[in-house]
Amino acid sequence: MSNNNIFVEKLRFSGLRPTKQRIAICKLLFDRIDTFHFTVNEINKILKNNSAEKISLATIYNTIHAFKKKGYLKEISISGYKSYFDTNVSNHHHFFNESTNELIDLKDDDVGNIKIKKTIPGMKIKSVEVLVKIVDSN
Amino acid sequence: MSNNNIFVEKLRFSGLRPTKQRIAICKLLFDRIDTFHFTVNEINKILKNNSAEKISLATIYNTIHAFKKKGYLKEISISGYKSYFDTNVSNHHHFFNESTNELIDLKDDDVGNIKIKKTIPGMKIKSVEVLVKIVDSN
DNA sequence: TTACCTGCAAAGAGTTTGCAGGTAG
DNA sequence: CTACCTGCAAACTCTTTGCAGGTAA
Repeated sequence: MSNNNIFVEKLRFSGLRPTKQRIAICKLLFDRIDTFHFTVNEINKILKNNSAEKISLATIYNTIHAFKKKGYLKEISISGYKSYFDTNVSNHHHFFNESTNELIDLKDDDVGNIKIKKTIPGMKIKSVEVLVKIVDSN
Repeated sequence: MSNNNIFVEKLRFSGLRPTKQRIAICKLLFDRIDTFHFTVNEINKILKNNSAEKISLATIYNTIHAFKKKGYLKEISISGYKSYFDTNVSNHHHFFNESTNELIDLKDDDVGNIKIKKTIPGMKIKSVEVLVKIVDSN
């Protein structure tokens, strides 16, 4: 409960009204030490179980997109038709466990420095993302 | 026309019957020098215009998946809900032009060697993919 | 009070599936 | 003849949108 104020501030600071739905989503996403990776479907299920009141899917999408636009979430490129989000918005890379569909952060140190030697006139690099797909070794 | 035999052989060799639909798709995908990047929707449009007879979307999906399973196509990880495929199945990386939704191959030489220093017990690395997102530089 | 937010339902995009009819071998 | 393939339509998954009613400031 004492943490709610932090999220109220955060939302207000971002020009977003601190509604109870958004506060609930903030608590789920940001009230934790470790990075959190999720799909909208996953947090929808969690919120359905955790909360007294259900939050509509549309509101969850709205909120996630608002947070992404504010830079509080990062969307991750993975093959398939699901969007994965990451509460770690710093520049970093990922393992994707194909056996469990789970994402794992790679620290920048875990991946050697990457030099992109090719350039395209009129274009600039926006991001460099490494996705390491892993599977059971048996 | 003279090329058709190559594709008939290729299909037969893979245990796939060389139907006219599959041969038409082969010609579109593989009868070219450069790598070809596409979505199912894109080749559906091309095939609709090029061919006298239309090939059903379901057949295109079937065929693309069969080709992928045989190792003739590679699926590429890009954020969003569309699947991109690549006729270049070798180990290589990509630029993704966010202004045009276009994929561009990066040769292995274009990207410095990548060392993944983290390991996870019981898991092995299946692939390492670098996606460099680019945008107009203005 | 007013601008913004929520929830529902419908619609949209991409993909998969079931099945009847067609075709290669 | 038989196993496999195609095409259609329906179904499914994920996401977006329109709009009426609700809420923060």
